[in-house]
Amino acid sequence: MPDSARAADTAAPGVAARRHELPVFVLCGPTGAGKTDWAIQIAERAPVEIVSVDSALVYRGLDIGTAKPAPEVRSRIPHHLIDICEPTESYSAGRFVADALRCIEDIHARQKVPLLVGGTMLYLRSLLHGLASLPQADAPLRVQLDARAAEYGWPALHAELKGLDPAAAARIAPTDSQRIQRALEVCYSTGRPISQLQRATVSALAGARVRYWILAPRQRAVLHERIARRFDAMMAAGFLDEVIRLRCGGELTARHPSMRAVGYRQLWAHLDGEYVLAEAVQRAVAATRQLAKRQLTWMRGEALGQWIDPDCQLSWNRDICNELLRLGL
RNA sequence: GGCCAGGUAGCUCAGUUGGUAGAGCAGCGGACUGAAAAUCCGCGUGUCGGUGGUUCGAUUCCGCCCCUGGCCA
Repeated sequence: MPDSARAADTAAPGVAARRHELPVFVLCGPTGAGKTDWAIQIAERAPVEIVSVDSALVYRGLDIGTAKPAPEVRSRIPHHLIDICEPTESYSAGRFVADALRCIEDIHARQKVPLLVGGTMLYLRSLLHGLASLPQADAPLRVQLDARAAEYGWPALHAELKGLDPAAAARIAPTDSQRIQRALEVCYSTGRPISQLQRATVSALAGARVRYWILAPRQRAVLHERIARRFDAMMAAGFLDEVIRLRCGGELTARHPSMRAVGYRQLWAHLDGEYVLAEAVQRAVAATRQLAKRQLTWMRGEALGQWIDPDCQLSWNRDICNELLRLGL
C-alpha cells in the first residue's frame, strides 16, 4: 500500500531532525484576498519557496479561471504543486499531504523556508494536523454506490452505514452523499469502520515550527467587490475560451473534479445550454462568494493564525522577512 | 389622455374567501479525514406602492394618487 510507504518516509530520522531547525510558513486566506500577490512580494525579498495549497491549481490547463500565477512569475520564483496532474485525473487530500511533505523536505534541504500558500483548508489541515491512514478512492466501488443511490436514495445508504458504522452515521447527514459514499467505501474495502480508522490520525509535521498568517479583508463587502472584479477580468482574459478548449479534448466531463471547480462548472453548464452566459457569470460569482465564506469558516477555527487585512498597509511582509533574518537565513 | 395588467423579502414570484405573509435564488452562521473550488446542515419583520374610506380589525374590499409594462388614441 503506497500510503504506508509514505508514512514510513515521513517518519525517517533525517526529516525529523531537520524539522526542528527550519520553520514552515503558512499564508492562507479566502479566494480573492490577494494571497498570490503577497506571496510573490515575500518571495522576492526572502529566501522562501512557494508551495501551493490549492485543489484547482494542481490541474494543467486550468489557468485563467484559477487565477494561476503567470509562467513568467513561476520561472522567477519557485512554485510547487502547480500543474502536477491532468484535469481528467482526480487529485486528493492524501496525494497533497504526501506531495507537500516531500516539497517541504526538499526546500529545507536547500536551507530555505517553505511558504505554504492557498485556500484549500482541508489540504492544509490534513498536512498540519495529519490524515488517517485510509485507502485511496476506489472508482469502481464509487460507481456502484452511485448507481445504488440513484435507485434507492442516499438516506437508504445512510441507513446501511448505520448498521456498519453507527459512529460515522451519527456524524454524517442522511443527505450528505459524498461522506456517506466515502464511509461505505472505506468499510467495504478495509472491512473496518471509518470512524475507528480515523481515530489514529498522525501528523508528519507535529513539532514543526509553524508561522501562520490569514489574509482576509476585514469587511466582507470588500472581498465581494474584489471577487466580482476579478471574475470580470477572467472573462476579459478569455476564461470562456479556456473552458471551450478543455471541452474540445472530449475526455473531460462535467463530473470530473477539475470541472466542478467554481467558474468552470457554471461556464460548462452554459455551454451545455443550461442557461445564458450572463446567468452563468452571475452564478459563478455567487459560487465564488460562497466558497470564500466556507473558507473563512475554516479559518476562524484556526487558533494559530494571525489575521491580516490586505488593505491595511501594515509592513507585515517586512515582518516576515525580519523573522527569516532572525532565523539566520 | 382612455382602457387593461401589475406594484409583497436584496432579486424572481406565491398567497391571504378581511384576523399584519412564504417559496426559490442571493445573503448570513455552521459542519468538514483521499472529489474539498467538493458535499451537507441551520437561519425568513418585510411601512405587502402611497393616502383616505368601510370595518372591532385592511396587505386583502372601495375611492383617489404615484410608479412600471402593454394596448388604444
